[in-house]
Amino acid sequence: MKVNIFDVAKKSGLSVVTVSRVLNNSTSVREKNREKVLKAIKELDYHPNAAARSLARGKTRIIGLIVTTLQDSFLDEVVKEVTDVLKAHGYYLALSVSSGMEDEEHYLIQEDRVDGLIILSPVNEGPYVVELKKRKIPFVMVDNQKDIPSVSNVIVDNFKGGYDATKHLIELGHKKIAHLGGPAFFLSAIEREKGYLQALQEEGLEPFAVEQGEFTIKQGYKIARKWMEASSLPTAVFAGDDNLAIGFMNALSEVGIRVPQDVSVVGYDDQIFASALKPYLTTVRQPSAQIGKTAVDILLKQIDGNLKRSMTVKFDPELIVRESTAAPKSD
Amino acid sequence: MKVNIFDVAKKSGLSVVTVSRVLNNSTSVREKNREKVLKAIKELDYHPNAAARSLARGKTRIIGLIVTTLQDSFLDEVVKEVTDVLKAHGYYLALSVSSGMEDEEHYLIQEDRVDGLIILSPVNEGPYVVELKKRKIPFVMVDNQKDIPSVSNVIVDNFKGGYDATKHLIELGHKKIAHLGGPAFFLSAIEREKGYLQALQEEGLEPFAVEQGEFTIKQGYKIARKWMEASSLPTAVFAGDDNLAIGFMNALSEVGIRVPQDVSVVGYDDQIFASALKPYLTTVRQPSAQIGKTAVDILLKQIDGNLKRSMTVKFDPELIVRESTAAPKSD
DNA sequence: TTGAAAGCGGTACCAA
DNA sequence: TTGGTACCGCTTTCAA
Repeated sequence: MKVNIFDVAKKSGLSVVTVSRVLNNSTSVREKNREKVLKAIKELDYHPNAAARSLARGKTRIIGLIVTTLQDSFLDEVVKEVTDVLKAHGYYLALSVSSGMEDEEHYLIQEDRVDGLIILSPVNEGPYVVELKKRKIPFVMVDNQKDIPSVSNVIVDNFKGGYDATKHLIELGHKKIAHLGGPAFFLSAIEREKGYLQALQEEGLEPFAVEQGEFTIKQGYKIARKWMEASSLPTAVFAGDDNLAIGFMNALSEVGIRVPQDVSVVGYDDQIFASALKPYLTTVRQPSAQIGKTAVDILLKQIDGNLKRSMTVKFDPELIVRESTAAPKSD
Repeated sequence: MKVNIFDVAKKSGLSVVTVSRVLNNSTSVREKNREKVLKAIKELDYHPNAAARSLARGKTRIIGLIVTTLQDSFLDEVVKEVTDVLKAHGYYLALSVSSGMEDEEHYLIQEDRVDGLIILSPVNEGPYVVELKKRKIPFVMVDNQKDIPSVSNVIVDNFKGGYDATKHLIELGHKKIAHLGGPAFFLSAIEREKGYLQALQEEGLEPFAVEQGEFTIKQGYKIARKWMEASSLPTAVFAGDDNLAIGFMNALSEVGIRVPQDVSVVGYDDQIFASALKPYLTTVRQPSAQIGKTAVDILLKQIDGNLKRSMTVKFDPELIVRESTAAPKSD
């Protein structure tokens, strides 16, 4: 049958307490005895019961991760990093892919299943904050929308990303620079656009055009078609998302308009395809690994009580220049 | 402080046993009393402790899901479906993104953390099978490689997928049909290729060319370049993966070769971009939702002991004809 | 239909 | 350094 700690104690000739100590790497165990215990554990193929440990300790060692979608290189990388760092700290990951707190009783936060929660790119974070605060469950948000002072979060400077991308186009000599923006309910989308506008303004340039819509390939395609039909293409485009960018380029290539010779394009996020599909996309990369690691660090600090107040960490994105941008044609 | 079942019992004037019964929807509770308990629960904002329940029941209600990557529409959809079905059955999901059983002590199967395991597209399933059998942890594999008789699995008929895709091209009138295959260690890749060969053979056609490599955009691109440089392009290509397909098309479009007018292309998997990037890709779709649901069903049956022996379910893929295939030019 | 009491498998305090 | 023992919070007999 199931072998438990008592079996190990008996087999090793020591008490359950000592076995427990060995299990938890307590230093106060005579080396000789530790070996005995370890031997018994191995021989019995004993594995401690997680539920019992959780119950006795009052902690689950599980961290919940709530994410809206996994179809995204950025989020995916963050998830991967979180997994790794958590594992290194002896924590486990429970994942939930869900768009919002539909039930206002998100299953991860029921029943004290988790010691803490990481929420990735929430769209509507209000309900989470309220509920989690009430339940006193430590949590940290990543790439969140509203800046709620009492909430820990890890964010990326989207304004800077938009600014740098636009600046790059300006420095190449472009004057007619358009922007493909994301949904207005994403703070990140708004910030990127602000960065774009600021960069233009500093040079006394007017926005050539600004569109708002979903962060999808189809949307990028649609806008390109629209502009081409109106015969009013910019010489450069800053897309708030790589999907928009490739959709846009896709439409251009259909009619033989070349990137970057005829139109320059900058994307955002450095999705996998950005460096796989020709022309390789100039884009803005967010430091996903660092973000994931930082989120975990903050969360674990909170759990261990080593963080008195909430804290916010902001990362800088990085412009990656590849093939989709060049100086405008001199005609 | 933490409110527990005793607090609820006291508040409602009933015993913990009755409270427990209400919690578990036992029928043998007087309606009047049930209401009293429910009221107390609400007023105290009581939430049962998961660890305690697990310990008492000997079950965690957690199902582990091991997946190699999430950067894939197919896997992603399966994961999503699994999540949903599991939730409907009152189970929770613990996710692990990992390529193999590096440690031979995969953390999900330590400490009886899970009641069962779903393993998606394992590359090297041997170690898993051995360890899980030893631990007597119920599990089901999805899209697995080897056909291990005693293991439950849910698979897709890759042979048929390859056959149908090729047949489609043949019916359009193509004679020079090439294949872009995946890594030889993927049984699925092998099967797709076999289907391709079979379809050709039935018509007395010779394979125009067969390439093997990674399922990546870059690989598709590379092969297209190679063939173009050798001036030996087929009129149609069956790619064993959508990434290969778009990489291939990407290379063609760079030099102005049109799809499907000059070359027809069929992909595999129906990734998101397949229906977003022009020309929309003709591809083979795997019924991800059904697969996920079936995997969960089988697993839960095993857990409940309603499945004496292992079982295998095989699904048919579906050819989705879009814009990337057409009759060859009649020259 | 209800409840007293005995686990479930560990951890942690306290004494030795 | 070691071990006895009281929990941790819930479920499950078994009687009533």
